[in-house]
Amino acid sequence: MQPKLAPLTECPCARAVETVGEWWSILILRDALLRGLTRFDEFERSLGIAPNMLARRLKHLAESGLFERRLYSERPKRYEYVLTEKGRDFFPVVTALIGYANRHLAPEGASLLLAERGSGAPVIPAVVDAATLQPITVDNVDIIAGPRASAGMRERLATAARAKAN
Amino acid sequence: MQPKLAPLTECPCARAVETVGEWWSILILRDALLRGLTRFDEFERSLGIAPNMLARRLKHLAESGLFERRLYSERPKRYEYVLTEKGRDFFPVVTALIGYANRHLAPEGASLLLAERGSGAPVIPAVVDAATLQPITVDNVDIIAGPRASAGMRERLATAARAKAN
DNA sequence: ATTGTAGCTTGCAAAAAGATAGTAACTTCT
DNA sequence: AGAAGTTACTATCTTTTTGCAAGCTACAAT
Repeated sequence: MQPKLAPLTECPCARAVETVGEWWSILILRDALLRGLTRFDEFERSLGIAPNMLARRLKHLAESGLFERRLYSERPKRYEYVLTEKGRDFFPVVTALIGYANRHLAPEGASLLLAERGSGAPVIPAVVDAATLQPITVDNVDIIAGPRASAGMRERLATAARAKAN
Repeated sequence: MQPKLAPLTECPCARAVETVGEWWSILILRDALLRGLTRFDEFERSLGIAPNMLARRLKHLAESGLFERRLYSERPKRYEYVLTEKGRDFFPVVTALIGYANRHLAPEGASLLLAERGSGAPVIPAVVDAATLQPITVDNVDIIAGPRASAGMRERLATAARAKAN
């Protein structure tokens, strides 16, 4: 996973992929977010992941600021991994992914659903514009350069707009 | 990337990760969705990816039904990769990811934004419940077993609910 | 006839992932 | 007191995946 091209790392999508874009990271976050896991051995058992892999991923996620490595026992020294605000804010992405998978990747029916806390009413995730609450689809939304876009990025976005228009 | 544990592949999240959960797949989809790319060499140049990698990923994504490999020239035989409905529906996930990255991974400011087609009004992606249009957060949504959940899955979800409650 | 274009495939080295075993520092059970 | 966990890892080794460079096929254009 090398961010070779400069414009690649400039794209927010590529940045996200750098931080959480691998198999285990997303699955670890899923367990932390959805099941409230915090301990090394909880993740280990839940995922069936090799301990060296888990150690590496947790370290990376902690360094990226999604988990806080917190001492919960002085003697013996024991650490747990608690989601930060940045980590908890990843929840919507996970639910969007679950929504997608339930729609397209579960032909035999869903085995996991979302429900409103309290009422238990079913929740179907939808990605909308925060202002208008209109669903976001490939046909009604364009990408544009942000304030910090480089010249190269602006150039590529210009050609992108032309391509999408037809 | 092996789906070792059975309960792992039962989780929609794990399934999604199996299909699109790697570096290049998401970046390829990003370019197809956001910039409208379809040709092998367009992806190659845009991503700086090695051709064997690109061939493998495109093949996998085509087999997974996100792209259709379409002949666009008989002599010489030339193929392009066109997003299917299943592929285009991945767009919301990508925008959710972009939203997350712009919030947390771009301290110096965003270089890529979303805009409404036509009006050009800025679009901020939010993941909400399709019915109530309330934002989905880790604090107001639980996971519950779906109709097709296995016994093991139900068991794990039961302990999950308890863990999250505190 | 040579160059160029598009879409790959092959071979090989390097990097990453994964299984297994082991360690450190305790606590608890007998 | 000794043996057997528990928790959170690290170390070592094997397997798998990745990525680069090069080549290749089938054609079009010059």
